[in-house]
Amino acid sequence: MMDKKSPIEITLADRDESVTITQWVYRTLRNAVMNGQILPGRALTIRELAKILDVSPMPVREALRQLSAENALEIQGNRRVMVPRMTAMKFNELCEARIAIESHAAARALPYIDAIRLEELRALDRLIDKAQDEGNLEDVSILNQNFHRALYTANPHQVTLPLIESLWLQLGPFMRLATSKLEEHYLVDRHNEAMTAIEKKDAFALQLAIASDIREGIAFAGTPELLNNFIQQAGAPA
Amino acid sequence: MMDKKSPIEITLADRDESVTITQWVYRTLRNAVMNGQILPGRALTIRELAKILDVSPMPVREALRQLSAENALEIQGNRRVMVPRMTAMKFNELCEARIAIESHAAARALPYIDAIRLEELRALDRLIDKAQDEGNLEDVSILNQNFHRALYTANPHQVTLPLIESLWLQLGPFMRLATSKLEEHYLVDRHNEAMTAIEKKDAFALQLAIASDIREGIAFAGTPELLNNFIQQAGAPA
DNA sequence: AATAACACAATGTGATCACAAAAAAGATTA
DNA sequence: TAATCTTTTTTGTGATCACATTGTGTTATT
Repeated sequence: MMDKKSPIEITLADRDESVTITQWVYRTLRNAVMNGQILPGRALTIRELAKILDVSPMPVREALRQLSAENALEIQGNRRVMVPRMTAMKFNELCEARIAIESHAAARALPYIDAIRLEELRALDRLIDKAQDEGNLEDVSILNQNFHRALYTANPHQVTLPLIESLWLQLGPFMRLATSKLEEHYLVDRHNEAMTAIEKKDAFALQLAIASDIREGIAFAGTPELLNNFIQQAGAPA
Repeated sequence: MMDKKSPIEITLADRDESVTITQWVYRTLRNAVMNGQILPGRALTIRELAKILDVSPMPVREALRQLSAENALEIQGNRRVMVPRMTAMKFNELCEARIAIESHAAARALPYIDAIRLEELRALDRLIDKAQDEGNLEDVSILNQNFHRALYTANPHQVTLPLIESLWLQLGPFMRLATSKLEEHYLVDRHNEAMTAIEKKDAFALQLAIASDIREGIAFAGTPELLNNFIQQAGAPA
């Protein structure tokens, strides 16, 4: 026959003291999803995860529910939970949603960007360039998120970041697969365009820069060949 | 002194058989939030809600976590939970976010709207007009949501509805306060404009119609006077 | 009378248990 | 051998309990 169940290898998050176990489990599982450590379609059980993370089932239960509410996990009718499967169409929808929402968030944040924020963004941009030169794709990905987050949160009344993070989370596993091939491509630094637009307080140019940044960061991940490699991963047919 | 705690009056959702208690509690609390039955800033405790709903603390715990993840509730630093307070700026951000995301969702759904879907939308539109004439604002609000939902879900690969519902949930309590004054205003029927745009497959016109629909539905709720009446509701200063 | 110290009650977190439903495995039959 | 039925195991759900922490009301002190 075939092997029983594909094993799950989860890297444990730092166990910061004075943080609840539930929060730690949530962080750990969230990272595992974003890092693609859990195959889409693979059924997750509370007890199994509890054993892996060496905690009682209770914190796992809560973390799973939270992640499901954030669309990071999907509850099947059988009330079993798994990482949602991806399709080319859905991938495309997620990207377009990112562009629509994030360019909106950027434009809304623009009036609030002062000198201090601007320098913060510049510093992040430099770090990204550095990590890029060193070929440290892991850091590029994280720093890139930090750049976007720093931009949007400049708006103190901002309400879209949770929605954006939800989209990141859904794209996460598949972006990662894409970025592994990222170094092969010439990468236009759209962040410079964004910085210029910010300095000029040009909302429209900023939106274009953000849109391009998103599009190029994941364009080749959307190619049917690459996508289809990962769409039907965990063998179940339905 | 002052009264101890403001009592909570929650209308219980229909207890559909073969649905888990957690789901029922979730539905009940979700409705309570949208209907403004829970005052913003009012601290909620698991045990109190469990007693009101006559269930064990466990389902309440799970429902609260889910609602928090959907931004319907907010976890204070004390890890106590409450309906988030509203500010005029935040209200505005939520409206603008709705416009950006929903007009995007509408445009993305447009190509998928066939004759059957079109008729479904027309039927909903007629129901809304009818409820409007009868002054049944309760139904108008619900049917209006159904209209938007039916439009966006025409796209079978749609991914934004959960995000949109999150925004509805956050605006819910305050929209309701607004709609109570709605009959005083002349209401342009933007749904007709939307229907026309859909028939013509004119994405841009559709986006404009949706944007106008959202803006007018809540415009006067955003007036400082009306808003400030409800912003500092539950007396706590911080 | 205002404030600080204390004691008591209430709360979230996490663990454990019981149970019905669902999966998986095994046995049986065509 | 393939399909169907039966048995066994596993799983999510919900209830209850223990405990450390926080909130609250009371008393004592200046």
